[in-house]
Amino acid sequence: MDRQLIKHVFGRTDFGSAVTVAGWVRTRRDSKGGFSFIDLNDGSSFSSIQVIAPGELANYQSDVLRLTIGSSIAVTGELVESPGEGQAVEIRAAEITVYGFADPETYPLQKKRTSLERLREIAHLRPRTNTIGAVARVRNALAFATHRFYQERDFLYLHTPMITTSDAEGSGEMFQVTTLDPASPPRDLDGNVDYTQDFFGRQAFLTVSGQLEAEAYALALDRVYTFGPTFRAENSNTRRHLAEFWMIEPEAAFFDLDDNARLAEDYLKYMVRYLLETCEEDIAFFDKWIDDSVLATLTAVVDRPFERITYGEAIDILGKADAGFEFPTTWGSDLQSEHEVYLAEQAFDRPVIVTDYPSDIKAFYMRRNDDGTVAAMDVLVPRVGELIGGSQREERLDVLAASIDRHGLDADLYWWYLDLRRFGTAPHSGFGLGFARMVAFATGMQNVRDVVPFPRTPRNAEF
RNA sequence: UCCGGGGUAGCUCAAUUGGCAGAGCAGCGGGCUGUUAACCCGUGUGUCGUGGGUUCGAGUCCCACCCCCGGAGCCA
Repeated sequence: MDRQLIKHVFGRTDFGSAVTVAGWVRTRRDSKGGFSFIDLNDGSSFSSIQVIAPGELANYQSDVLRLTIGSSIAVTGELVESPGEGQAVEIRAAEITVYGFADPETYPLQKKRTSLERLREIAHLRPRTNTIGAVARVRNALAFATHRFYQERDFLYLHTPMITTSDAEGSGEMFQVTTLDPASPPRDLDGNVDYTQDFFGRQAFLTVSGQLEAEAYALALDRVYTFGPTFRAENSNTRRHLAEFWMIEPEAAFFDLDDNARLAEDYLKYMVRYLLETCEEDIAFFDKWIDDSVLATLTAVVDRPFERITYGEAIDILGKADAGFEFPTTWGSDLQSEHEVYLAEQAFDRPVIVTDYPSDIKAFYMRRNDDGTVAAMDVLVPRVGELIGGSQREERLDVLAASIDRHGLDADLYWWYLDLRRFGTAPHSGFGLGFARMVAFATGMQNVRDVVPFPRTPRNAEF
């Protein structure tokens, strides 16, 4: 079939020429003049194209008048300038082929607005809605911009493993990976499960981060980034958490914290700029129907420099704020959600990079500063809170070993990680960006469950 | 996991002190119209989340559980 995507038809002005499109019916409106209007969408653009189905079509009575929302058809006809308002072009059909009807009695989507909660229950059909379709296009644009950004800066795309045998990669519960029979696993003499008989000869899990492996490659290939799934078995029931989510983790040799922060800012600006250039119609939709501050927020990301403060300065600001915080804002306590939101929305109203946290509240691998803080950085954005977490890594063998010890971790498990400092160590930095949170930030969608095609959360893995 | 709010027609919701379970939308039938989430008339729809209990009588009151949503924590 010599078919065109609908988004390409919109750009045509060669009225009178032949055109073929295919997609799913959004609405059908019948005219007493003996013809019908069909709004057809194939997901290639936010807008549907209007098809005029003349009553003279051979299957007008038998097929066209039975078309309802969700039906799939192909249309061949003539491109015409639309005499009606609301669209510049339309298609006067000469032939309409029906691939599948969608029984309106049972098809869950109707012309009326459906709640996002309801759409989660029909995740296989929700990409046919305006909102979720737009989310999918934005998500795609952000993913593409991510690769383009890092490739342009000579970062090498690295595939880190999804299965790990380290049960101490970071905080958080991990999903176990096993081929043992859960009903009757082999036991050792003490009665414990004998994982030496498991597939990997030891206990294995789904990864919570590709960072440690990325560091190994950064200390050989200079600049790398990962872009893949990670898993957390936490029983988190919030609009910001998923059990399975994609993360982008750049890692760069000879980058200090300042280089790292600059990379993060450049990356976010690059993504947003690309989005505004390529998804104008989708963003306009989000701004109108989902969150009327989205466009202004995104524009500000591109136009204004990010605020950069230290943890100590953040504590000062929060301490002076008259915001009735529930949690204390004393030095040494971690920033709570309410604090992050205050900083990004009230205090600065733009992305804020907070650096140099107390070592006690941060991960073992972060580089220790002389004053007892670590070279960590979090990027906080309005509405979403923490979007990026990163640090300069501890490259000094003795300091790292001491940190592992102080965090109560088993140094033997990190033998290869320590090797990276034992042989040709170098300063390096990196960060992780939660992709779902980025999509939520970019669209104004409140819940990450609505920006991931088939979200996995506690008790939910239907599709 | 903790706190709070919910679960009633396909969808979104209502139902007074416990007293015949309703409306809008969608669907279907008809009318009207180069229409734009079209409009007008007519029309059907129930495991009231599940299981117990109180009562002459429970959507409504009590107990337990399940699920969903929001907030918190954990974090990206």
